[in-house]
Amino acid sequence: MDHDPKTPPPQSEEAYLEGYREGRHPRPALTVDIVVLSILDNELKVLLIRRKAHPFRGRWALPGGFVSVGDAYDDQGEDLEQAARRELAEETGLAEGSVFLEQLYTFGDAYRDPRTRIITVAYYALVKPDLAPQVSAGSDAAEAEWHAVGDLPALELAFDHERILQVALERVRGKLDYSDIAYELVPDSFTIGELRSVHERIEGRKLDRGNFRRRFNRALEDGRIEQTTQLRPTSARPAKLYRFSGRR
Amino acid sequence: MDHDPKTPPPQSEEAYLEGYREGRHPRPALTVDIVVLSILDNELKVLLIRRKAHPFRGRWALPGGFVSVGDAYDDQGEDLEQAARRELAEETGLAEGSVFLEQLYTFGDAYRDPRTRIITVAYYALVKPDLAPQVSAGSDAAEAEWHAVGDLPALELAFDHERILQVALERVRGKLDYSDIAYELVPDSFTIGELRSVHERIEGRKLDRGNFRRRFNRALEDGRIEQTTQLRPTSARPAKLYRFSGRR
DNA sequence: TAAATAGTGTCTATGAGACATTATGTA
DNA sequence: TACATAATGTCTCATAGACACTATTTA
Repeated sequence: MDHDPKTPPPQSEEAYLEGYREGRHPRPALTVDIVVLSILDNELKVLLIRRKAHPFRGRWALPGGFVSVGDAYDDQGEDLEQAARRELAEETGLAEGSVFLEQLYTFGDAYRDPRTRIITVAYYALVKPDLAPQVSAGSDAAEAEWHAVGDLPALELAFDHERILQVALERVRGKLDYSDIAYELVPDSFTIGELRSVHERIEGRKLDRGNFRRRFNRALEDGRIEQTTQLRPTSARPAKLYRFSGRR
Repeated sequence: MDHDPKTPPPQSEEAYLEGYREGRHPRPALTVDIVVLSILDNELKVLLIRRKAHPFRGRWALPGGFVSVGDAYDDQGEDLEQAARRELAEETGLAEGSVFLEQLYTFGDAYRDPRTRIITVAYYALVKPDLAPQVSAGSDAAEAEWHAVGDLPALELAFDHERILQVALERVRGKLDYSDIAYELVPDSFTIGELRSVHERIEGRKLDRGNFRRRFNRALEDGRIEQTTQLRPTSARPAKLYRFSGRR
């Protein structure tokens, strides 16, 4: 259907826009929440923030915040993804361009927030492990910490954030095989073993070295990955380093 | 981050909720829009409604409408999916339970609506072809029509609805192979040829009869499909009728 | 030299694609 | 009988899983 109020429309679109005034319908509050994932200490972790205010004061929650929404027809505020990137930067200290970000799902059931109707558009972000340690409590001095996703049920997250996290994990697991998101969780140059380890942490099972290498080699032949001239020292035979070339 | 206003929180959560009043942040309007798909005349079609009001008056648009959002903390209105099902019923006359419905994506860029900031949570619906002809203009007597998706670019849909439709088509195409959505576009009992035709219309290419049958037989062996005792007459040799058994 | 990890090769099962053939109804 | 569509079978190729084996470095 249309999105118009019930008043009969005036002659021209310009006149109508001119005369348009909001307020006939109650409006929901709008937030973005972000499932920020990385791999630290060889574990899949999610960034959580301890709430300083009611409701759920003291509980862990996903980073997020209100979307800046303009009142006027000539100032409508920021785009949704822009809001997500801004919150991410504010609360993690990560530069805006350095992180993979994608819309996940929108959670908007009535009473998901006890205060008022709040719609949250959830995003998920993947942070390369070499950037993750830099994450600092943001400008509002919130307490931010990485938590292993396995430990989560015990934490009893605020709101429906546990559910949001589960949806994010399903999404990431589902996209692992047919997309390039694994490269977002590995440094700019990486070994086959490191990439395999990322897959293993996300899928939650051991993967065969040979079979993984075979798939990797196909990506190499397709030009999606390039070999560098460098090696990564290990406890034994050093491993070749590769780089994601981005073509697809 | 948290979703709280900047006032310092009072002692208890109860007192805080009591004292909570909205209005510090401007809020966006919230709608749901629905990409209603079916297969009619052997073509993939989408249900469109002609707008009676500005903006985009006279243009074709996706069915949809405002989400009922309560003002009070003890009346927060209807769930998002509930709103989508309500709109679908109002504008198509289809019974609420009879249609597959799933959230698609949320479109909320600034200025996507010229009047004011409107966030739309898009859903897509799949209507079995035997129900599709019943679709009537809804209670608001809107002009509703099925359009072949191939004809769409010429129609110049209102708002960003063309984009929403494209995202829906990508989603449906992507889920065709690994999910059961194809069964939502076929009558309760169907022939292999009819199911294959659904795949062909969505993928936009001819599929090999033998290869399709092989996949179909696997679903039969798994018990996801059952054979009925009936036959569907055709212009030649009649075809066996099958039924989706729903297990997965 | 032992241990550890990198890197390679092989066998098998499964499924997709292309295509040929048979079966059974209608006109 | 001609024809159309249903239904089945066959060959090849690509890929996944399981697993054995070789190579190269460190301690």
